[in-house]
Amino acid sequence: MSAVKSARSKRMPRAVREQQMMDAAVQTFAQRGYRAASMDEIAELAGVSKPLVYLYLNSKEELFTACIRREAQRLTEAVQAAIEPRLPADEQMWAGLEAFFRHTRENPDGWSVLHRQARTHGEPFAAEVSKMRQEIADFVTVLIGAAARQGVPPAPGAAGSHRGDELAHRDVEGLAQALVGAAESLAGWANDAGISAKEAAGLLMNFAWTGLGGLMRGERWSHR
Amino acid sequence: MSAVKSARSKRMPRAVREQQMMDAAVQTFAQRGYRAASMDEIAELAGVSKPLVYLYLNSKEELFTACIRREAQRLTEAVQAAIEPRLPADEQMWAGLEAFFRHTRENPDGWSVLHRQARTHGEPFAAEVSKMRQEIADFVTVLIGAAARQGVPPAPGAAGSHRGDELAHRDVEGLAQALVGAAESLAGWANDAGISAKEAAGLLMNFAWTGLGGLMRGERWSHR
Amino acid sequence: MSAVKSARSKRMPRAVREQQMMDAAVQTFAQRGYRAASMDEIAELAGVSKPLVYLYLNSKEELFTACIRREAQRLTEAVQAAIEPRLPADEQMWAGLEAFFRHTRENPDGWSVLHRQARTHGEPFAAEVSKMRQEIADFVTVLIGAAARQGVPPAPGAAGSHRGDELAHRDVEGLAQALVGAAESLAGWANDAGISAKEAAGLLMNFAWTGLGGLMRGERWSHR
Amino acid sequence: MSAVKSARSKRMPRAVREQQMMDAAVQTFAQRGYRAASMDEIAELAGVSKPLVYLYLNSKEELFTACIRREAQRLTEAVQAAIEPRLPADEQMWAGLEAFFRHTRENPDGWSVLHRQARTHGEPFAAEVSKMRQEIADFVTVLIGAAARQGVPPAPGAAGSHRGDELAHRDVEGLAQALVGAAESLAGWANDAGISAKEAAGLLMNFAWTGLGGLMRGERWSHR
DNA sequence: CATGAATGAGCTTTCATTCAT
DNA sequence: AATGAATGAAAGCTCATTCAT
Repeated sequence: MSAVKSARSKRMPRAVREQQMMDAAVQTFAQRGYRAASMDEIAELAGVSKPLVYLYLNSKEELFTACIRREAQRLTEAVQAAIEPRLPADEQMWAGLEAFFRHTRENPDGWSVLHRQARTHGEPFAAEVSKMRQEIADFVTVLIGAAARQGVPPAPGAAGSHRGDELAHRDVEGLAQALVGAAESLAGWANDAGISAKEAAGLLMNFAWTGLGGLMRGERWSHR
Repeated sequence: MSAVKSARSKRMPRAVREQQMMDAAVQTFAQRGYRAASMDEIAELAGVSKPLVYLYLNSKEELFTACIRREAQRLTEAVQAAIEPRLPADEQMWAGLEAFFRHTRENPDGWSVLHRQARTHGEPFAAEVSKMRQEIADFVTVLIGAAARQGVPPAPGAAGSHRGDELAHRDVEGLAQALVGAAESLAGWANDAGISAKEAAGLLMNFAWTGLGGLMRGERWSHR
Repeated sequence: MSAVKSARSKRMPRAVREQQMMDAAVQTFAQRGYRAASMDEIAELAGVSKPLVYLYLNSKEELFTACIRREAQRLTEAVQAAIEPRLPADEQMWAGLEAFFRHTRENPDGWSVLHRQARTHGEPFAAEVSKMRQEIADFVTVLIGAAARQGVPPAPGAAGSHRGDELAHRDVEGLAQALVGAAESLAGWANDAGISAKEAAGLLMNFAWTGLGGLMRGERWSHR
Repeated sequence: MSAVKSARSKRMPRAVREQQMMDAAVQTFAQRGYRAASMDEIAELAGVSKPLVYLYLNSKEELFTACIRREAQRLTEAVQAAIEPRLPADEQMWAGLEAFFRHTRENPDGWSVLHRQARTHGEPFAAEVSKMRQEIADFVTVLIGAAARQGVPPAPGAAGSHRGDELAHRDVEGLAQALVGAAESLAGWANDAGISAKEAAGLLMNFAWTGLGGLMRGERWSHR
C-alpha cells in the first residue's frame, strides 16, 4: 500500500540499517542510560538481530560514540543553519537560541544522550561532548565580543552607546559558560513546562543580553 | 589525639558504620557511575563485608538514594547556613552563590552524584534531586520577588527605585531555572579553571543580577 | 612474466580456488588452533567471500579434515619420494628421516596442523593423523625387519653379521612409536635451534640405528 | 555412611573447592580441548555454580594455567620421587622412565592437558610446559653425561670401559630431546596398547640406552 | 555484630552457517 | 560463479543478592 517500504522489511542496504540502529540506540540510551541499555533491547527496537548490530557498529562503546557524534553534529548544524552572519550580534544570538531550544525539544532523546548520558560516563564520551560544548561557548564568546564592539543594549534614557569598561577574557569565557549552562537548564525545563522555543529564547535574551549590556556599560555588582 | 577511633577498627556503632559506607558509596558512584559501581567495590572501600552493607542499607537502590539525600541535604544546608535573612536580597543571593560554589568545590564527589549521576539514572533518583533543585529555585524566586518590591539594582544615574513592570510568574520561574543552570555550569568550569568561589559568585552576580535589574525596570529585548 | 594469474583475480577454476582456501585454512588453523580460527578470517585470507568457502568445502569440520588429508599426503609423499627401495635399509631410513625433517621445516604450518592441532581436537581428526602415523610406523617396522634379516649395524670390530635374537612384534611396534616420537620431538627442536635436516637425521640415526643394532645382537638392558 | 563427606555437600573451605574445580577442569580440558571446554561444563562437573569458579580462579586462562602448573608439578614430583640419586645413571634413568609411564597412565587427563592441550594453545601456556620439559631434558642430559664419565654400557665381549669419543654438547641436547619425545610418544601408545609401565621403560632403555652406549664407544652411523 | 560461601540472572561478544540476489 | 545481508546459539564474565555460621 504505502509507497515507503516497511521499516521492518528484510535486506536493506547497510547505510539505512545503520541509521535505524542508531535511532534505536539513541532512544534506548536516553531512556535507560548507557550501562542499563542492553544491546538486546537496542537490536530488538531496531528490528534486527544482535549480531548485525555488532557487525555494523562493532561494540557498545563504538555504538554509543557514533550516537553522540551524530547527535552532536545534528544539533550544531541546526543551530548554525539558523544563524544569519550578517545580522547584528543580538539577532544572531536569538536565532541560535531559538534553534537550540527547538532542536532539543524536537529531539529529546538525542539531547538527553548528549547532555546527560555522554557526560556521565567517563572519558571516551565526555570528550566528544566537551568539544561540541566548547565550540558553542567559543561562538558565544565571539558574539559577546562583537556586541561589545558594536556598542550594546543601551540603557533606555541613557546617553548613546559608549564602549564599556574592558571585560577580561576570563570573564567573557565565564559568561559564555554561564549562558550555555543556563540554556541547557532551560532546555530541560522548557520541554517539561510546555514553553515554546521562542519563549525560552526570549526569556534567556532578556536575562542574559540585558545583563550583558549592563556589564558593557561598566555596571558591576558589589557589596554595598 | 583524635577522639575518633580508627576508621578500620571493628565493632563501632551503627551510625558511624553507615556513614563510612555512604562515604565509600558516594566516592564510588561519583567515579564509576551508578551502574558501573559494584557493591563489592563499595564494601571493600568501606572496609566492611558486603552482607553488612546489605544489613544496614538494604539494596543498591536504597544506598544510592540515601547518598543522594545526604548530599542534597548537606548542600542545601551549606547554602542556607550562609544566608543571613536580614540582609538585602542581593547580598543574600551573593552569599548563597558563594556558599554553593565553595561546597561543590570542596565536595566534588557529592556534587557529581547529585548533578551527574542522580539525574541520569531514571525516576527513583532524579525526583530526589528535582526536589532539591526546586527548593533552590523557589528560594531564588522569592529573592527576586523581594528585590522587585525593594526596588532593585538601580541603573546608575537613573532616577531612584521604581517598581518595574510586573514579571509574570512563569518568567520568574524560568529565570530561576536559568540561574541555577548557570551556577551548575560555572561550578564545573570554575573547578577546572581554578576560579575561586568568590570570583565565580561575583561573575554570576554581575551577569544575572544586573540583567535582573534591567528586567525589573521593564527593559526587554526584542527584534529591532 | 608468470604464467599464473594473480591469486586475487576473479573467476578461476574451482580446483585452484580450493587450494587457495586450504592454504589460507592451514595457515590460520596452525596459528590460531582449530576452534579459535574463524571462517571469516580464513575466507578473508583466501581472498574470497565466506559463502564460497561453504560452497566448496561445506563446513568447518570438512575443511579441517581436507587440510589434514592434504598435509598428511604431502608429507608421506615427500618421505616416500626420498626413499630408494633398492638401497640398504639403513640408507632408506636415513633418506626418509632427512626428507621428513626437511619437509616439516619447509612447511611448518602444515606440520603444526598435523602434529598439534589435529591430534588435539577430538576423534574425527585424530583418526586421520593416526592413519598416517601408522603408515609410517609400519614402514619403519618393515625396515627394521629387513635390517634384521640383512644382519645389521655390526659392532665395529665384532665378527660379521649374525642373526640377532628374535625381536617380538610388539617390541618392534614400540620401537617404531618411539622413533616417530623422537623424530617429531627433534623436528620441533631442530627448527628452533637451527639444526639442519641432515644433522637431525644423522643424530637420530646414531641414536636409534645404533641402539637397534644392539638389540639385533641380543643386547638387553637389565637391572644389574 | 561414608566417613568422607559427599563431594556435593555445600559450604566447604575454599582450598577444597579449588581442587574440585581443577579436577573438573583438567578432565574437561583433556576431553574437549581448551577452547571447546566451556566454563559452564567445568562448573557443573565440579558441582558448583559458574560464578564461584570465577571467584576463585578468575578466568578461563588462569584456570587453565593453574591446571597446567598443578599437573606439571605432580608429574615432575612423581618422577623425582622415584629416583634414587645414589644409584648408577642407568638405574636412575630406568626408575624415572618407569615412574613417568606409570604416572601418565594413572593420570591420562593430566597428561593430555600437559602434552596436547597446553602446547597447542599459544604462548601463555606453552611456556609453562616448556619449562617442565626443559627441566626433564636437562636432567636427562646430566644422566647421559654421568654415564659417559662412568663408562657405560660395555659392549659384551668388548674390553672394559673406556671413555668414548667426546659427545658434542649439542648432540647430547638433541639426544635428550629425542629421548623425551620418544617417551612422550610411547606414553600414549603404551596406554592404548595395554603395555605396562615397566615394559615401556624397559623398551625405551633397550632402545635408547643401548644406542647411547654405542655412541659412547664412538660408533657412528654414516653413509657407506 | 559480622562474614566466607554461594548463586540466578543477565550482560557483551563471537561464530558457524544460510538466504536472496 | 560469487556475495552482501542476516541470524540462532552459545560462550566468557560480572553483579546484586542471600544463606549458614
